[in-house]
Amino acid sequence: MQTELFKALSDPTRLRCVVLLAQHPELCVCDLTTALDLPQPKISHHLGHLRKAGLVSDRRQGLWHFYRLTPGLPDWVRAVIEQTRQGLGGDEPFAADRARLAQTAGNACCA
Amino acid sequence: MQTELFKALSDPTRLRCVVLLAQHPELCVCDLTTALDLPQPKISHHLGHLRKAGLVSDRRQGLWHFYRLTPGLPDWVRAVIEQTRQGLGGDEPFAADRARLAQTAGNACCA
DNA sequence: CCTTTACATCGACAAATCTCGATATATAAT
DNA sequence: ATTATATATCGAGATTTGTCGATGTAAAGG
Repeated sequence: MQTELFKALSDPTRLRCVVLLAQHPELCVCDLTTALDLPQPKISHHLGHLRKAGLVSDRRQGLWHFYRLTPGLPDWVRAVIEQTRQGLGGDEPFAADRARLAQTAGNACCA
Repeated sequence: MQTELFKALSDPTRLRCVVLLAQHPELCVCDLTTALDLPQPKISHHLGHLRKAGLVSDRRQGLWHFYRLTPGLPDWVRAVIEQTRQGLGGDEPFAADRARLAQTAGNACCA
């Protein structure tokens, strides 16, 4: 179904994850958990959804699972994500997410 | 909620309507009903959803209700819709929708 | 081996969503 | 008035979706 992308972006938690991942090469689950300030199982659940939709890919290194936007996504999908980031990135809760992420960047869990 | 746009686009019927409306100034409900080849109450229901989301506006003239993409949508929303149309317009069922619409254009109900 | 840390998954429940058939409304024509 | 056309809405039922708490897994360290 061609609505997979929009279903994936239609949940606030998933949209916030995607917007953050659009401006960072990769992030681990604990990064996202602290950035969005949400319970870890909730983040994991939605990352699983994004993974099944093919929007994100994960790389496991030691104790951490790093997620990134899947390389090789169709151009139009990348464009939609990028337009969304530009359109919404300045609003809440996206700005606060970015701020929280910056506070703990290279800090708490992930070197 | 900023996920309204994506919720609106996350149903196949609504996405097909929006893609058609992105390439026509306006269409009436019967145009969309024949183009998508779906029952009229279903089309109306989803147009109502799109209207409540602010994505489309309607104009009533006599017996017909013409729908169009709401003028003055934020640029990024327009961009997302346009990228989607370009990315998916060639695939099914969007191509067949366009073909059916062309067959009955200026024909059956709407002069 | 035991513990801790990071993450995933499961089960249950609530809520939202989609679909369908039937019916209501409103305009136009006879 | 009556009828026909175009569209909207309603009510019910089925499916999907999101959330939460608890538990499971897997790697790293003492």
